[in-house]
Amino acid sequence: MPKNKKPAGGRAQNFEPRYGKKTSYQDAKRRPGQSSAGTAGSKSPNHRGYRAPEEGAPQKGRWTASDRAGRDEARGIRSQARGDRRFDRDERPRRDAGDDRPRRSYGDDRPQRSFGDRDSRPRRDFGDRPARSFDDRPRRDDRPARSFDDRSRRNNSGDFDRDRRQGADSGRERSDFRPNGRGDRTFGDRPRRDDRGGFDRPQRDDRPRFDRDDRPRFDRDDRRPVRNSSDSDRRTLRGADSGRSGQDVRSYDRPRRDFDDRPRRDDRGGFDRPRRDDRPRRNDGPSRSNWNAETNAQEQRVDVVHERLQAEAVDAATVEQASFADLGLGQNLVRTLADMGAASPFPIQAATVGPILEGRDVLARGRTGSGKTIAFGAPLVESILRAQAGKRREFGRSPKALILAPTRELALQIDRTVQTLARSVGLFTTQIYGGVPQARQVGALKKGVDIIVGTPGRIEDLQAQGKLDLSEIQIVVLDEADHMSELGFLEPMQRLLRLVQDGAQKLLFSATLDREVAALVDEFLVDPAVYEVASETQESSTIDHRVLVIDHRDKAEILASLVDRDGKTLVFARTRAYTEMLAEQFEDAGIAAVALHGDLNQAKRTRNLQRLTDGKVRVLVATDVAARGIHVDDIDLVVQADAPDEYKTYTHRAGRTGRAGRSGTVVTLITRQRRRKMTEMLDRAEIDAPFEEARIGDDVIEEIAGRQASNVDR
DNA sequence: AAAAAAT
Repeated sequence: MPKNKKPAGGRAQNFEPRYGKKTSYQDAKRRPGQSSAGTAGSKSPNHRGYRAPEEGAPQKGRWTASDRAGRDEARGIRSQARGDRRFDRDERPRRDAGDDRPRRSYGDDRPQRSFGDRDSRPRRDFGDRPARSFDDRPRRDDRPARSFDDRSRRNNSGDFDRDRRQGADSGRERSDFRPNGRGDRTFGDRPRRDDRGGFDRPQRDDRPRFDRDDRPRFDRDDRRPVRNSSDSDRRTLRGADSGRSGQDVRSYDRPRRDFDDRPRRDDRGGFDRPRRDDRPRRNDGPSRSNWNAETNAQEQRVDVVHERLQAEAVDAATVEQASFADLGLGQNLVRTLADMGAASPFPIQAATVGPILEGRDVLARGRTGSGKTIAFGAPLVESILRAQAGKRREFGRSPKALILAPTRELALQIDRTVQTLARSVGLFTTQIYGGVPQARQVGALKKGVDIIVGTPGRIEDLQAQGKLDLSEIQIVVLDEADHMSELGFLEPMQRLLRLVQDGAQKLLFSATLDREVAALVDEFLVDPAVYEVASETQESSTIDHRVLVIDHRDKAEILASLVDRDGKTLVFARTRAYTEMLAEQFEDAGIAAVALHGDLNQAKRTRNLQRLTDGKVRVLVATDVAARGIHVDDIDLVVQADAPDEYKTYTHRAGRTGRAGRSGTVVTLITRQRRRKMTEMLDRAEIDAPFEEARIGDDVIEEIAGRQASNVDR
């Protein structure tokens, strides 16, 4: 459609320039029945704000519980003229690049931006528009925080109806609002390839089971191991599984390596075994100061590559016979795990479950997609259960465990897994993260929950407000712990951990756990056991790494060509604006795509990710908000539109594909100037990837996209 | 640069 042709129907006029006009409600010339831009109008013919339904507008179906997922969006768009739209409409960077329409063409009734994106765009003077407050937050219903019932409802409601509606919604948000006349596109009609719900599906039928009597009782009335107590004291909680602990748990051992660099590739698979020192260490002062010494030295290096932690390499062969039950998990948990598809433990799980049940602090590194959530989630639930054995679950009880993640999406995802486990034994979880109203979260806390999953800011906030009591926390988990130790996260983490009683057990997990966590380990962990999954080599990986060396001017077209494919594709870009721009470009090329980044309101973030999970779109363009931890089934191509700067980022982004043994491809686009830097980064990530020159239309692009017959993934 | 609290 020509860009200057307005779509038929009433909407388009709303995009005419409105220079100098007042906001809609100040527009005296407006008459009943005529609505101004951005407002939905009343549905009642008698209302002065009545506005007839638009021709061709998608029929609005009846709300189902699941439809409410999009309700806040719809509200924001239709009834909040003050502006939730952000990128959906005029605020998308370069939305109208190439369009000769004046940029400031929408007049003062344009939605005002929210605080969050204030800095992401050039400033404009919005005149006397009413200051907006928090309208881009989901209204009234903080659905994502719904911990107890929302999944099942969402999954059970009419899928077809929702699909249609969401397709319609997206058309409204992303197309109908376009000033440049692409309003007729919807992409709900693209064939869905896969309707699988992803990771959390197995939970659907799960009902909490409250029959806990089948598990071993622990007569200890103390709720948790006391960390500063003697070992024997600590062991009293261990129960029947204590037998296996001795051989697998190694004391955390002061690193001996030079902090020259990480071990080289050919050095892997046992690089630390020879250096391991099995001395039990309780009061390891020297060790701790050494952490600091080395870390400080490390930080002075310009190119910060933190040393790998000295770890017990877990050999899959030695543990694969152990079942979850052998590891000490109760019958209900074992059954629930099996229902979730985890019939027998993955190596990282086999390694960590025992020590966690013992009450030890644990550092664990397991590569992306290796099952870390269950590795800490299952024993955490078991421990809390044991500690509460024989006690009533009181109304308003304080939470006993805290699981922290760097992004809200990850917190949500972790909760889906942990909640399933917890509920199977009658424990409750709740999500505490920002971007949604507090009310539901506070309400859940008032009722009493056992396990909190969330992000640092809101947790700290609620604690400061006195609405969250952290004093009874017995176990703290830091997922993506190295990331949580980075600048910007470290201090909140420290503040938070200081609120937790000293004796609480700490578990640090990440695929790239390195000495960057030293600051936290030194202050908060006692004698941690350190694990990694052995043979974590590229050879055993299922990910194919490629690098395309391209001309910058070809980039957009090559990207579009790469993502125009059947499989699910995750595209990483460095900035929020660029993700939006790319999503836009893909849409322009007829490829349904959505963006995910921190400048979207939480409802959109959640929904856009869900769309990829559902297969309603097959292309998601994201910032590094999606780099870590996010699990979407069947992403078989990761495209790095911008190469990462850090090798760890590379590792995590790449890890969005090739999960749980599936195969996947990671392709990174670079320009010639970037080759050297890229080589160095791949070296640090310990990845071999061929560099291939590519131009528009080259076979290599077709091949990576899977459009060639030779590609078996096709 | 992004992420993580709200206001």
